[in-house]
Amino acid sequence: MTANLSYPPRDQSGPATVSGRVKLDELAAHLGLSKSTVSRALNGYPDISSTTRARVEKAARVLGYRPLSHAQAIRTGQVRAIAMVINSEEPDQHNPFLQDFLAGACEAASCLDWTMTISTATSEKDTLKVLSRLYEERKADGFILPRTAVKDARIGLLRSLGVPHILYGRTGYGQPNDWDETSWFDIAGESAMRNAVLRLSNLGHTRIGFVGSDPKFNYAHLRRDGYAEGLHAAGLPLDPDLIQEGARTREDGAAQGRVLMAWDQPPTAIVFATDLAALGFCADAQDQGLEIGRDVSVIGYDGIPECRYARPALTTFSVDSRAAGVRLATLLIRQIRGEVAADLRELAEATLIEGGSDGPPKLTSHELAQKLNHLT
Amino acid sequence: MTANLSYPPRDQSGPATVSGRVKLDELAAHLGLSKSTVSRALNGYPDISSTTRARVEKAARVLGYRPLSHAQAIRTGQVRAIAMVINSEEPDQHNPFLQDFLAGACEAASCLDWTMTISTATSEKDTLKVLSRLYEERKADGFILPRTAVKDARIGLLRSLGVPHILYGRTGYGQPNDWDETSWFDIAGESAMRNAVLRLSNLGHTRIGFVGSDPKFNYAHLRRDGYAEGLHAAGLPLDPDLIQEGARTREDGAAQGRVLMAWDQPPTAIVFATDLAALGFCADAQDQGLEIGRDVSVIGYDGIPECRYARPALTTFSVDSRAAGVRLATLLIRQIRGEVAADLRELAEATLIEGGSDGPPKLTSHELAQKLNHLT
DNA sequence: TTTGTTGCCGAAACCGGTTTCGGAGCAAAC
DNA sequence: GTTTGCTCCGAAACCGGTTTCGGCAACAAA
Repeated sequence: MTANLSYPPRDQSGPATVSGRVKLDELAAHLGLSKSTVSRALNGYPDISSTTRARVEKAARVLGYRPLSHAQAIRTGQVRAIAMVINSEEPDQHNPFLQDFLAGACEAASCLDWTMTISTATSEKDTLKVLSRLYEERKADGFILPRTAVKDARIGLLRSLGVPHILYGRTGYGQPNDWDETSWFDIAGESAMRNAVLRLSNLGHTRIGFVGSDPKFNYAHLRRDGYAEGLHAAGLPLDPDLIQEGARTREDGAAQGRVLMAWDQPPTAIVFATDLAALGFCADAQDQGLEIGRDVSVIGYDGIPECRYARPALTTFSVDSRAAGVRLATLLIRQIRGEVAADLRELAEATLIEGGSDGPPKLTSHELAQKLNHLT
Repeated sequence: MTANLSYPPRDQSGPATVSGRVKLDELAAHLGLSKSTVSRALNGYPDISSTTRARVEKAARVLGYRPLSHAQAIRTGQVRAIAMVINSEEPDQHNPFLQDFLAGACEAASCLDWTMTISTATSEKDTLKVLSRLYEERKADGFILPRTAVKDARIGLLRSLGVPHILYGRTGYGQPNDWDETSWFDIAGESAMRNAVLRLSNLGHTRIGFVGSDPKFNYAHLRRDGYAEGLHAAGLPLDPDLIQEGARTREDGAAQGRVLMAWDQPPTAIVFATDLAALGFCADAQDQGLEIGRDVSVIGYDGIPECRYARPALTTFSVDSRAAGVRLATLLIRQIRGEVAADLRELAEATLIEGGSDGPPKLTSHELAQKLNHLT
């Protein structure tokens, strides 16, 4: 590389100092105080008289003084930034949550004068590299880890590095409590699934199927368990034939729904762990000639916008991504500021949004099977 | 198994110093050189012998040395970060592009060892405040401005501050060239609209309508002009009755499409400036009993994923958001590094994705009007 | 041999903050 | 009157890099 041998391009815009910026020195000079006093006054040190402190704070406000975060960071070691790395390789990655989530997280961070950095990675391994790099260069003081897996390498990495982090979702399903020290925020998908089953049961359904998500994700297990709990609470038997797992895309949802519908006694209602899979099934079932909400009822989970625009609209349990962003950012910052990670945990509930995709069964399971035979 | 699941103990080492990090001092000591020499070697200064440079670079790699970006920033004034502020208040803000766009921008930034920071704002005014704050605290060295308006306050602000920025979209439609110094990247929506009209004309349509977007955005004008150009190229007259503007949501699209269809001589095809509006119209028209792609043809623009899942799939001009992210990040970084802003401009094309929403007209405009009368 | 050059590197200043440490000033206690 | 203790502030070190400047060799030209 010949480029290495030449000087890096210089900043042509004169001095490196930002034009209108007020520096700590200047603020101090303006006040007739030393910069150390001013700094301590602004940072809440107790050895500053309250009158001086008030004077400093006012002057800072008037002159519009803002410390450079990286200048502070060099001494404090903190850049007042949190980060999230998303894996853009995931098949179901085009989540419309992202914008809402970011809005929430950024807002919460802004309120505390923090910022949010985001990065993408192209694989699981790459995610680890990006996390390391961000932390080594200290672009962030802590991380939000979205889409937690049952066994999640990110957690191990960050923990061994001693880097603050918070999970969006829980982890370690079915494993001895080795996660006691981690903080997390999650939506109780299990209780939503449970309620979905109860709702369908109340409508008169007795054969209720379930199409779950990729078991590598922790939530997949929780939602499946919630489905099972719901059956139990409704006094219905659990038929393993009515359970499918691993659907992440619309196509998956359609395919796995078909499997369930192909049994001799097909379900008259199906609960899906994700909206995407549910929508895929609905479209496919309609193509086959089934009437969603009458021949077969469907309930989803996530609350993606498409649910509203499907016909019939999909009944789903909606996750407030914006609120999730707010909570996660807030909890993470509290952790970075010194609170104990294990104490920073929250579980929120999803909200039922009624569409037209579920209703009382028009046909018995047997009749439905006959209709399906007829259609093929 | 369980042993694998347990995590290494927390890093107990003192506060400020990162545990395993290698500092410039240490790297220099390890090499028996002064830290200034090592620094210059790594930064491509010419007064370092190539053998020394090679030795330093190798040692840095082996020891895993990474400079703290904020420590560099304090002297250089650059944090090697770019940022984007999105306005989460916008009604059509649910763009699924965001993830793709970020993936592209982050990837491009990562390659150059930069990072991408993102923030959200709640209004136009708030956007300006967030931009100022980010720059004052030097969380970023430059900005990507998405969704450019005809008159865009962000540009004025950043320009007056002397902050590097690049537009995603053009600006200043119909105004004297006041933007000659700005750099931008855009997709030629106008040529897509033009091609859409030509395509419909070739299919046999002679009355082709247009539903545009909010005129406050620059692209709205360009796309409308592209539509007009297409008519001209096809030798068709421009009928002002067939033009609507300001549709941003699905609901808007449905409403404004209805306006066009209510004329005595309704269009047999409509070009929409956005997919969202087009999808809204399609759903509404289908509810009325029209057959999309036969009674009325529809072409959209954006290439959002829903197009594929609509029935019929929407014919649309798809924007490669990922590529846009790559280019914008790359150009912005080049600008920050000293290249002239006005030289950093690129215009890309959208790609036609054929769906079933357009086809030869089954009915004449007159017949279509009669059918519509019949339906109501 | 002397006098530039040139190539290469080290010492030290510097960036803009934070934090430590010590000392001035004053009041209360002895 | 001295000592003690407390409040409040300034001087200076410090964080981890970058950049300036000067100097020492080695070599070429005079």
